[in-house]
Amino acid sequence: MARPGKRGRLPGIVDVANLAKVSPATVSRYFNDPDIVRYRTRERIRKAVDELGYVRNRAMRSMVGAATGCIGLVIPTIDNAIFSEMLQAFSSALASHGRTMLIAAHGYDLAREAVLVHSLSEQRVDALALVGLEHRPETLAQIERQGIPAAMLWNYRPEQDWPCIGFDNELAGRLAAEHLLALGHRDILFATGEERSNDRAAGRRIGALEAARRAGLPVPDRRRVACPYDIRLSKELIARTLQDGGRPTAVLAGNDVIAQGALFAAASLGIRVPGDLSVIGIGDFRGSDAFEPGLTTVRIPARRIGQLAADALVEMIDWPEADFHHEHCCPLELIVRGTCRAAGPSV
Amino acid sequence: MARPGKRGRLPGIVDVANLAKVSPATVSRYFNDPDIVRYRTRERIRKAVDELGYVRNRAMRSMVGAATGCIGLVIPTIDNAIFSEMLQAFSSALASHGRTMLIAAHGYDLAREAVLVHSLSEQRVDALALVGLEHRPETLAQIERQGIPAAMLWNYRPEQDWPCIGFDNELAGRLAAEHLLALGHRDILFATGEERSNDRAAGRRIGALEAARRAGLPVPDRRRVACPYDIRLSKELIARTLQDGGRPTAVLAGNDVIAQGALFAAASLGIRVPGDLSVIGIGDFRGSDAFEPGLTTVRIPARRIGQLAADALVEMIDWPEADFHHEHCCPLELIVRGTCRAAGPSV
DNA sequence: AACGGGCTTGCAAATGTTTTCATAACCGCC
DNA sequence: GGCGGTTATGAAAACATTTGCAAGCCCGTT
Repeated sequence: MARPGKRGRLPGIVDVANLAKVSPATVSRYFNDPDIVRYRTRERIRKAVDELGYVRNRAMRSMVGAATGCIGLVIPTIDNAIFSEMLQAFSSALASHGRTMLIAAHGYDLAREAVLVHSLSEQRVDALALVGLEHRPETLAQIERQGIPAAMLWNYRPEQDWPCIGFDNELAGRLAAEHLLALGHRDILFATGEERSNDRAAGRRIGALEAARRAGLPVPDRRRVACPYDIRLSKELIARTLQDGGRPTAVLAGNDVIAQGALFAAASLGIRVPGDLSVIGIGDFRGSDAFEPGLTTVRIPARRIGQLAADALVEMIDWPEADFHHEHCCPLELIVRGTCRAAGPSV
Repeated sequence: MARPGKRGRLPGIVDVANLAKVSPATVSRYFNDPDIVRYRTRERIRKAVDELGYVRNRAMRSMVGAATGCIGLVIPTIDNAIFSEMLQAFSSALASHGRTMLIAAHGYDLAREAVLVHSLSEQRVDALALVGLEHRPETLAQIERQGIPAAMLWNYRPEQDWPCIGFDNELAGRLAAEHLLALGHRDILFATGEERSNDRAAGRRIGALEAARRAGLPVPDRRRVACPYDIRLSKELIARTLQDGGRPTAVLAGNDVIAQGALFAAASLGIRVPGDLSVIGIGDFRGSDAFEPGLTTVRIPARRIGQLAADALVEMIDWPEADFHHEHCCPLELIVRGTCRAAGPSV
């Protein structure tokens, strides 16, 4: 097994300069603003770079106050469909701006989030994106103190202290609930996400229950379940709930993963969807449209959020003086597919 | 909207040193090897760091040849269940070693992979992990020239020039095929992945077809489909195939995403699984066990690969002189759930 | 009391890049 | 050919950290 060469002395900018018979300053300019160096010189430098296999050291730039070209993203989890579309969009938008993405997952633990933010600070990321609006004070203090441009993603609330790009989670919950209510459902199981270190899940639950309240629908405790964001666990939890005491006519799931769990739970119990049970999700994750029948859900514009966030952060880096108002409340959309139908008249 | 403070002059190690009345050298030691500085001094430094909110600049360390604490991971895609478990395991193993993960996705495009590797080189990552064994020569040359410790993930083949941690994709294909053959299936649809810039998919197809050949089973062209790694697209493609010309008795899917597409395709056509059609996947992605019936599949030890890879790379960084033989061929396991049954006698 | 050795600490050099300022080259025009 | 004005380049300072070397200190030993 060939072992990659021990990291010896890598060629530096001055080696290139010597070989090309120019000063290091010119080589630096060649990389950062090629147009200001004469064509002939450029060619000489290009050849020298080629010959030495020089790759410039971006980390070093942070020394002189320049940017590292690295943007940090702190998310609850990677291991899930939830953020993957946003992640991908964020990453490719960043790449198109010539930046790379430093990513860290805290597993729905805000204490760990603080540690990760500190760690990313040490790497001198040019900007930082966090998920959600709820964070430890030390996390926020850290960011402010370091003066790192930052944005909060995924959740949106007006009058926030920070730039935020996301959507209204309460509205998402409300939209889902109103759809079921409009179809005449009066016995709904609210299977929302666990709310520890997760203000998004809380918002959706509040929105959904609020809609129920306004419709004059009481929601007893046994019609509320907090589900983990995991298909199998949600399936088991919901299956158990569906078997106990009178079956609800609909399930409002806090996100599509839970909704998919509900769908499989129903299938495992021989309950037909949407015949015997309606199911609505939130998210419209990749693949939700492929289910049979297709999952009715509230679409979260995940790709758009990722793209907007990347653009916003790059803007904040490139024009630190400008005072943009980076607040985007992305519109939600009810996607009606096949998992919901009107409640039977006699229910 | 409060704007994060413009990045002013951040406190440096010398500011801390001055405040703590020690030399910068001691502050450096305090961070890198706390044990060698006296308790009293340590306390003084701790207080100074606290007061100034100093966070050390890891990027700067690469200057003096020290490590940046950053490890790069280059994968085909994030936007998918395929790598997410590996990613998560890799990320948390790295975090437990005090490193962070720089991640970049190339969208199944080896030319772009080369660009990304160069870009990560510029960030002076301490090590690099790539997916697959097939890469552009310039990608490999770049890595070798820079002397970056690197490992190839996901695919395993013996006698590789590079450390590799993965599994035998041909074996995966063979295992899946042999399971179907053992159940008596003679008319199998091979729905494997697209093979552009993807040696894993190719390996699985070869393994599966090889098993068929050895069993004396001819596989006509119309029983081979190359599917994208996307549930909906796979579903449509397979649905179309199932409707054309005599229906096969089984589908061998190149990965679980395709298998899930096949399941939904069957459902949409009213074909019962496993009654009328058997389906087997490869991967055992998160959620595959929740399907109704549960997806029979070949389990890829994704978490284990991520964990092993992280450990291996950290080892290679910390003991550059040692000559480890980092080659792990992780075992595969056939997971029998509910989507396969013996072919009817008259088929 | 002098000595010796181990533990801490400071000094100063070295690291690779960007940037400011100054200088040198160049161009077209008179 | 000299000249103003632009354009291209070089010299050197600055940046934040690590590290080899040497000095200082403390404590026990002779």
